[in-house]
Amino acid sequence: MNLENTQVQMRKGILEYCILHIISRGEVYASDMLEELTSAKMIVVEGTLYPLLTRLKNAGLLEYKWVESKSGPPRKYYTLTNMGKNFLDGLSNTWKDLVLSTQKITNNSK
Amino acid sequence: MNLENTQVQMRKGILEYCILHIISRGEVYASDMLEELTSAKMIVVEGTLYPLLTRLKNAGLLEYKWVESKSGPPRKYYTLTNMGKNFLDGLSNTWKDLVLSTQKITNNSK
DNA sequence: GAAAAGTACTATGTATGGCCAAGTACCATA
DNA sequence: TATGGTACTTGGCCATACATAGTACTTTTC
Repeated sequence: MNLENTQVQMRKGILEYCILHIISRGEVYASDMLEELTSAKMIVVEGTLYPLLTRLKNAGLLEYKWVESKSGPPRKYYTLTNMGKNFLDGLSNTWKDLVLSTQKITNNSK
Repeated sequence: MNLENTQVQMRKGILEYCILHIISRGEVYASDMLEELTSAKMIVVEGTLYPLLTRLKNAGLLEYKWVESKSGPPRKYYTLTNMGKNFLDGLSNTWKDLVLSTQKITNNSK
Protein backbone atom coordinates (compact mmCIF):
# COMPACT_ATOMS: atom_id res chain seq x y z
CA MET A 1 0.00 0.00 0.00
CA ASN A 2 1.59 3.24 -1.15
CA LEU A 3 0.49 6.65 -2.33
CA GLU A 4 1.19 6.01 -5.99
CA ASN A 5 -1.06 3.02 -5.99
CA THR A 6 -3.88 4.96 -4.40
CA GLN A 7 -3.52 7.66 -7.01
CA VAL A 8 -4.07 5.00 -9.62
CA GLN A 9 -7.16 3.79 -7.80
CA MET A 10 -8.54 7.29 -7.53
CA ARG A 11 -8.19 7.78 -11.25
CA LYS A 12 -10.30 4.75 -12.00
CA GLY A 13 -13.52 5.64 -13.67
CA ILE A 14 -12.69 9.31 -13.70
CA LEU A 15 -10.50 8.79 -16.72
CA GLU A 16 -13.46 7.41 -18.62
CA TYR A 17 -15.41 10.54 -17.80
CA CYS A 18 -12.61 12.87 -18.91
CA ILE A 19 -12.07 11.07 -22.17
CA LEU A 20 -15.73 11.06 -23.09
CA HIS A 21 -15.78 14.74 -22.32
CA ILE A 22 -12.82 15.51 -24.53
CA ILE A 23 -14.35 13.59 -27.40
CA SER A 24 -17.68 15.34 -26.91
CA ARG A 25 -16.05 18.59 -27.98
CA GLY A 26 -15.11 17.39 -31.44
CA GLU A 27 -13.25 14.78 -33.39
CA VAL A 28 -9.94 13.79 -31.87
CA TYR A 29 -7.52 10.92 -32.04
CA ALA A 30 -5.56 9.26 -29.29
CA SER A 31 -2.53 11.55 -29.29
CA ASP A 32 -4.73 14.64 -29.07
CA MET A 33 -6.33 13.21 -25.97
CA LEU A 34 -3.03 12.24 -24.41
CA GLU A 35 -1.79 15.75 -24.93
CA GLU A 36 -4.79 17.35 -23.29
CA LEU A 37 -4.86 14.92 -20.40
CA THR A 38 -1.17 15.45 -19.78
CA SER A 39 -1.45 19.21 -19.92
CA ALA A 40 -4.18 18.99 -17.27
CA LYS A 41 -1.77 16.88 -15.20
CA MET A 42 -3.99 13.83 -15.44
CA ILE A 43 -1.31 11.22 -15.84
CA VAL A 44 -2.17 8.73 -18.54
CA VAL A 45 -0.08 6.44 -20.66
CA GLU A 46 -0.72 4.78 -24.00
CA GLY A 47 -1.28 1.40 -22.43
CA THR A 48 -4.23 2.83 -20.53
CA LEU A 49 -5.78 5.00 -23.19
CA TYR A 50 -5.94 2.66 -26.16
CA PRO A 51 -7.64 -0.24 -24.40
CA LEU A 52 -10.07 2.22 -22.86
CA LEU A 53 -11.01 3.63 -26.25
CA THR A 54 -11.55 0.15 -27.59
CA ARG A 55 -13.74 -0.70 -24.64
CA LEU A 56 -15.86 2.42 -25.08
CA LYS A 57 -16.20 1.74 -28.77
CA ASN A 58 -17.28 -1.86 -28.21
CA ALA A 59 -19.84 -0.63 -25.73
CA GLY A 60 -21.34 1.55 -28.44
CA LEU A 61 -20.42 4.86 -26.84
CA LEU A 62 -17.90 5.85 -29.48
CA GLU A 63 -17.37 5.48 -33.16
CA TYR A 64 -14.39 6.35 -35.29
CA LYS A 65 -13.27 6.86 -38.84
CA TRP A 66 -9.85 6.40 -40.32
CA VAL A 67 -8.17 9.57 -41.50
CA GLU A 68 -4.88 9.59 -43.35
CA SER A 69 -2.07 11.60 -41.87
CA LYS A 70 0.70 13.52 -43.55
CA SER A 71 3.18 12.51 -40.93
CA GLY A 72 2.77 8.84 -40.21
CA PRO A 73 0.21 6.08 -40.33
CA PRO A 74 -3.54 6.79 -40.53
CA ARG A 75 -5.38 7.79 -37.37
CA LYS A 76 -8.64 6.86 -35.74
CA TYR A 77 -10.72 9.96 -35.19
CA TYR A 78 -13.35 9.39 -32.53
CA THR A 79 -16.79 10.88 -32.03
CA LEU A 80 -19.54 10.22 -29.49
CA THR A 81 -22.62 8.25 -30.44
CA ASN A 82 -25.99 9.29 -29.04
CA MET A 83 -25.61 6.56 -26.50
CA GLY A 84 -22.25 8.02 -25.62
CA LYS A 85 -23.75 11.44 -25.08
CA ASN A 86 -26.35 10.05 -22.73
CA PHE A 87 -23.75 8.09 -20.88
CA LEU A 88 -21.61 11.18 -20.49
CA ASP A 89 -24.55 13.03 -18.97
CA GLY A 90 -24.99 10.26 -16.44
CA LEU A 91 -21.30 10.23 -15.61
CA SER A 92 -21.36 13.95 -15.17
CA ASN A 93 -23.98 13.67 -12.46
CA THR A 94 -22.17 10.81 -10.81
CA TRP A 95 -18.98 12.80 -10.67
CA LYS A 96 -20.65 15.88 -9.24
CA ASP A 97 -22.36 13.82 -6.55
CA LEU A 98 -19.11 12.13 -5.67
CA VAL A 99 -17.27 15.43 -5.32
CA LEU A 100 -20.08 16.82 -3.18
CA SER A 101 -20.14 13.79 -0.92
CA THR A 102 -16.40 13.92 -0.48
CA GLN A 103 -16.54 17.59 0.35
CA LYS A 104 -19.24 16.95 2.89
CA ILE A 105 -17.04 14.42 4.65
CA THR A 106 -13.71 16.17 4.44
CA ASN A 107 -15.04 19.56 5.45
CA ASN A 108 -16.77 18.13 8.46
CA SER A 109 -14.60 18.98 11.45
CA LYS A 110 -17.29 18.01 13.90
CA MET B 1 -20.64 -1.41 -19.48
CA ASN B 2 -23.23 0.47 -17.49
CA LEU B 3 -23.45 3.54 -15.31
CA GLU B 4 -23.60 1.67 -12.06
CA ASN B 5 -20.37 -0.08 -12.76
CA THR B 6 -18.62 3.17 -13.58
CA GLN B 7 -19.89 4.66 -10.36
CA VAL B 8 -18.23 1.82 -8.53
CA GLN B 9 -14.99 2.47 -10.38
CA MET B 10 -15.14 6.16 -9.58
CA ARG B 11 -15.44 5.40 -5.90
CA LYS B 12 -12.22 3.41 -5.91
CA GLY B 13 -9.56 5.01 -3.81
CA ILE B 14 -11.80 7.89 -2.86
CA LEU B 15 -13.43 5.75 -0.23
CA GLU B 16 -10.06 5.17 1.36
CA TYR B 17 -9.55 8.90 1.57
CA CYS B 18 -12.97 9.53 3.12
CA ILE B 19 -12.56 6.81 5.72
CA LEU B 20 -9.12 7.96 6.80
CA HIS B 21 -10.56 11.43 7.12
CA ILE B 22 -13.44 10.31 9.28
CA ILE B 23 -11.12 8.40 11.57
CA SER B 24 -8.77 11.37 11.78
CA ARG B 25 -11.46 13.29 13.65
CA GLY B 26 -11.64 10.88 16.55
CA GLU B 27 -12.21 7.30 17.56
CA VAL B 28 -14.96 5.59 15.62
CA TYR B 29 -16.09 2.10 14.83
CA ALA B 30 -17.43 0.67 11.62
CA SER B 31 -21.10 1.51 12.09
CA ASP B 32 -20.26 5.14 12.90
CA MET B 33 -18.43 5.37 9.60
CA LEU B 34 -21.20 3.69 7.66
CA GLU B 35 -23.67 6.15 9.09
CA GLU B 36 -21.62 9.18 8.16
CA LEU B 37 -20.81 7.88 4.70
CA THR B 38 -24.44 7.10 4.05
CA SER B 39 -25.63 10.48 5.27
CA ALA B 40 -23.19 12.07 2.82
CA LYS B 41 -24.72 9.90 0.11
CA MET B 42 -21.50 7.99 -0.40
CA ILE B 43 -22.93 4.54 -0.88
CA VAL B 44 -20.99 1.93 1.01
CA VAL B 45 -21.87 -1.54 2.19
CA GLU B 46 -20.43 -3.66 4.95
CA GLY B 47 -18.64 -5.95 2.55
CA THR B 48 -16.67 -2.98 1.28
CA LEU B 49 -15.94 -1.24 4.55
CA TYR B 50 -14.69 -4.09 6.71
CA PRO B 51 -12.11 -5.44 4.28
CA LEU B 52 -10.92 -1.90 3.67
CA LEU B 53 -10.40 -1.28 7.38
CA THR B 54 -8.46 -4.51 7.66
CA ARG B 55 -6.30 -3.53 4.74
CA LEU B 56 -5.53 -0.12 6.19
CA LYS B 57 -4.73 -1.66 9.54
CA ASN B 58 -2.38 -4.22 8.03
CA ALA B 59 -0.65 -1.42 6.17
CA GLY B 60 0.05 0.29 9.47
CA LEU B 61 -2.17 3.30 8.86
CA LEU B 62 -4.72 2.40 11.50
CA GLU B 63 -4.84 0.80 14.89
CA TYR B 64 -7.79 -0.21 16.99
CA LYS B 65 -8.83 -1.21 20.45
CA TRP B 66 -11.72 -3.34 21.54
CA VAL B 67 -14.41 -1.58 23.48
CA GLU B 68 -17.34 -3.35 25.07
CA SER B 69 -20.81 -2.26 24.11
CA LYS B 70 -24.00 -2.18 26.11
CA SER B 71 -26.07 -3.21 23.15
CA GLY B 72 -24.30 -6.05 21.41
CA PRO B 73 -20.86 -7.49 20.85
CA PRO B 74 -17.67 -5.47 21.47
CA ARG B 75 -16.55 -2.99 18.86
CA LYS B 76 -13.27 -2.08 17.22
CA TYR B 77 -12.59 1.59 17.71
CA TYR B 78 -10.10 2.86 15.18
CA THR B 79 -7.53 5.64 15.32
CA LEU B 80 -4.90 6.85 12.87
CA THR B 81 -1.25 6.04 13.41
CA ASN B 82 1.37 8.66 12.60
CA MET B 83 1.92 6.86 9.35
CA GLY B 84 -1.79 7.10 8.74
CA LYS B 85 -1.77 10.83 9.30
CA ASN B 86 1.03 11.32 6.81
CA PHE B 87 -0.72 9.11 4.32
CA LEU B 88 -3.90 11.10 4.71
CA ASP B 89 -2.01 14.31 3.95
CA GLY B 90 -0.69 12.76 0.78
CA LEU B 91 -4.11 11.53 -0.24
CA SER B 92 -5.56 14.94 0.40
CA ASN B 93 -3.19 16.48 -2.14
CA THR B 94 -3.82 13.72 -4.62
CA TRP B 95 -7.54 14.27 -4.38
CA LYS B 96 -7.29 18.02 -4.79
CA ASP B 97 -5.08 17.63 -7.85
CA LEU B 98 -7.46 15.13 -9.35
CA VAL B 99 -10.46 17.40 -8.89
CA LEU B 100 -8.54 20.30 -10.38
CA SER B 101 -7.43 18.28 -13.39
CA THR B 102 -10.96 17.08 -13.99
CA GLN B 103 -12.30 20.61 -13.74
CA LYS B 104 -9.71 21.78 -16.21
CA ILE B 105 -10.86 19.21 -18.71
CA THR B 106 -14.59 19.41 -18.21
CA ASN B 107 -14.73 23.19 -18.13
CA ASN B 108 -12.75 23.46 -21.31
CA SER B 109 -15.25 24.20 -24.06
CA LYS B 110 -12.52 25.04 -26.56
C1' DG C 1 16.26 2.29 -52.39
C1' DA C 2 17.51 0.09 -47.98
C1' DA C 3 18.03 1.16 -43.02
C1' DA C 4 16.64 3.88 -39.18
C1' DA C 5 13.57 6.63 -36.62
C1' DG C 6 9.04 7.99 -35.57
C1' DT C 7 3.98 7.59 -35.21
C1' DA C 8 -0.32 5.00 -34.36
C1' DC C 9 -2.43 1.23 -32.80
C1' DT C 10 -2.87 -3.87 -30.75
C1' DA C 11 -2.50 -7.73 -27.55
C1' DT C 12 -1.42 -10.17 -23.25
C1' DG C 13 -0.74 -10.73 -18.56
C1' DT C 14 -0.71 -8.84 -13.65
C1' DA C 15 -2.36 -6.42 -9.55
C1' DT C 16 -5.76 -4.01 -6.98
C1' DG C 17 -10.01 -2.90 -5.03
C1' DG C 18 -15.23 -2.91 -4.54
C1' DC C 19 -18.85 -5.96 -3.85
C1' DC C 20 -21.81 -10.10 -3.13
C1' DA C 21 -22.88 -13.71 -0.25
C1' DA C 22 -22.41 -16.65 3.27
C1' DG C 23 -20.80 -17.37 7.72
C1' DT C 24 -19.13 -16.70 12.71
C1' DA C 25 -19.64 -14.78 17.20
C1' DC C 26 -21.62 -12.23 20.75
C1' DC C 27 -25.44 -9.98 23.33
C1' DA C 28 -30.15 -8.91 24.90
C1' DT C 29 -34.79 -9.94 25.24
C1' DA C 30 -38.79 -12.79 25.47
C1' DT D 1 -33.25 -21.70 25.47
C1' DA D 2 -34.80 -19.70 21.38
C1' DT D 3 -34.99 -15.53 18.54
C1' DG D 4 -33.47 -11.34 16.61
C1' DG D 5 -30.16 -7.78 16.25
C1' DT D 6 -25.34 -6.13 16.10
C1' DA D 7 -20.39 -6.54 14.79
C1' DC D 8 -17.09 -8.47 12.31
C1' DT D 9 -14.84 -12.15 8.87
C1' DT D 10 -13.94 -14.66 4.72
C1' DG D 11 -13.76 -16.35 -0.18
C1' DG D 12 -14.67 -15.65 -4.70
C1' DC D 13 -15.91 -12.68 -8.76
C1' DC D 14 -15.37 -8.87 -11.86
C1' DA D 15 -13.65 -4.56 -13.91
C1' DT D 16 -10.00 -1.37 -14.63
C1' DA D 17 -5.14 0.66 -15.00
C1' DC D 18 -0.78 -0.43 -16.31
C1' DA D 19 3.59 -2.65 -17.99
C1' DT D 20 5.46 -4.74 -21.76
C1' DA D 21 6.06 -6.41 -26.11
C1' DG D 22 4.69 -6.39 -30.72
C1' DT D 23 2.58 -4.98 -35.49
C1' DA D 24 2.18 -1.82 -39.26
C1' DC D 25 2.81 2.10 -41.79
C1' DT D 26 5.47 6.60 -43.05
C1' DT D 27 9.07 9.68 -43.46
C1' DT D 28 13.83 10.66 -43.20
C1' DT D 29 18.63 9.77 -44.02
C1' DC D 30 22.53 7.98 -46.07
